[in-house]
Amino acid sequence: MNDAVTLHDRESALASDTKLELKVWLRLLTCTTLIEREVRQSLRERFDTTIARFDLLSQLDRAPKGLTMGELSSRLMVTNGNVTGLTDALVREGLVSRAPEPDDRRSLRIRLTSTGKQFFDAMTPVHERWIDRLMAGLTRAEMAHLLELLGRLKQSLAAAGAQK
Amino acid sequence: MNDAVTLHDRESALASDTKLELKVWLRLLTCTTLIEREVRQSLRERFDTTIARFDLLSQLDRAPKGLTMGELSSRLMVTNGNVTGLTDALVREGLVSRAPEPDDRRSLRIRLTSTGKQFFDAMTPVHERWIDRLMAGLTRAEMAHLLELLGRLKQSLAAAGAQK
DNA sequence: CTAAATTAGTTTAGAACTAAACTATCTCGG
DNA sequence: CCGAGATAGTTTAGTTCTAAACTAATTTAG
Repeated sequence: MNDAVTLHDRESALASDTKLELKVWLRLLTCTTLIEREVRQSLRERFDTTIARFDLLSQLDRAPKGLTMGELSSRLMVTNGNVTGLTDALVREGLVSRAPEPDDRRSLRIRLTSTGKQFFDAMTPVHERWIDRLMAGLTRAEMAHLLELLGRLKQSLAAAGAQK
Repeated sequence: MNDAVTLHDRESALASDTKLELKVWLRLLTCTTLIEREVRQSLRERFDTTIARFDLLSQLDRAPKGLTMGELSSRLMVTNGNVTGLTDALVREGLVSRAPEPDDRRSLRIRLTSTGKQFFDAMTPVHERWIDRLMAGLTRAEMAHLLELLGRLKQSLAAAGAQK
C-alpha cells in the first residue's frame, strides 16, 4: 500500500515548451481549485454552509454599517443577480437583514443579524486554521513574496482589463 | 472623467492585522476570478464556447490516444458527473467522440474528432494571446518566480490534503 | 468458482454563477 | 419641470459544478 500518488491536474501532459504565462495561469487555477475543494468540504461538514454564504457574511462582518447589494456584488466579484439569490437564502436563514435605504429607494442595505454575527464569529477562527494548515508548507518569507507577486499580477490584470 | 477607479474585491476593508495566509488566499482567488472573467467573456464572444468546454478539449488535445472519463475528471479536477455532462454536450456538438474501451467494458475512451481538433487549433493561439496580454505587466523573472512559489503552494496543498 | 468489494461511469437534486431582459427610482440637461 | 438616460436591484433561462445514490463491470478472497 501507500503507492506513490500520481497527481493529475490541468498541468499534466503539458508540453515542456509551453509558454510561461500559460503555465502560471494553469498552476494558479490548480491552487485555487485545491483550496476551494478543501474549504468547501470543511464548511459543509463542520458548519453545514457553503463558500459563497461564508464569503458574503465575511464581507458584511467587515462593514459595521452594512453594505448595499451593489457593494456586495462588487466586493464578491459576482453578478447582482447572484447576490440577490445568496441574500434571499441568508435572510431566510436569519443570518442577514435586508432593509430599504431611506435616501435612495432603489437601494437596500444588508446587515449581519446578531445570529449571523454569532455564526460568523464561530466559523472565523476555524476557517483561519484550515487556511493556515493548507499553507503550512510555505515559510513566512515565501508567503510574503507570493503575496507581493500576486499583487503585481493583480495590477497587471487590472491594467489589461481597464485598457478596453 | 477618468476618475481614479476604486477597485473593490474580496480584499477590500480587510483588517490590516489579517494573517498572511488569509491575505494570500484572498488575493489568489481575486486573480483567478479576474482571469476567468476575461477568458470567459472572450471565449464566448469570439468562439461562442465556455471555459469548461475549452479545458476539456485542451486535455484531449494533449492526449493523442484519448482519455477515459475518469482520466478527464482527475485532470480537470472536477467530479465524474460533471465530465459526463460536458462530454454529452461536446459529443452533441460533434467535437469529441465517446467509444467503448475493448479491454474494460466499464470504460469509455474520449477523443477529439477532426472537427474538434480543428476548432481547438483555431482557438489555441488566440487564447494564448489573451493570457499573454493579461500577464503583460509582469517581467519574465517575476513570472518564473511566481510559477515557482505557486509550485511550493501546490506542494503544500497536496501535503495538507494527503495527511487527511 | 462465486460472493463481496472495488472501480467506471451516469443520474439526480440542488447550489452557484452568468448574461440579458426587466422594473423602479433617481439625476440631469434643457 | 420633464423626459432621457443612468443606476439599483430582480427575474429568467441556462451552464457549471458538487454530493450522493445508482448501475454495470471487474477484481479479489475464500
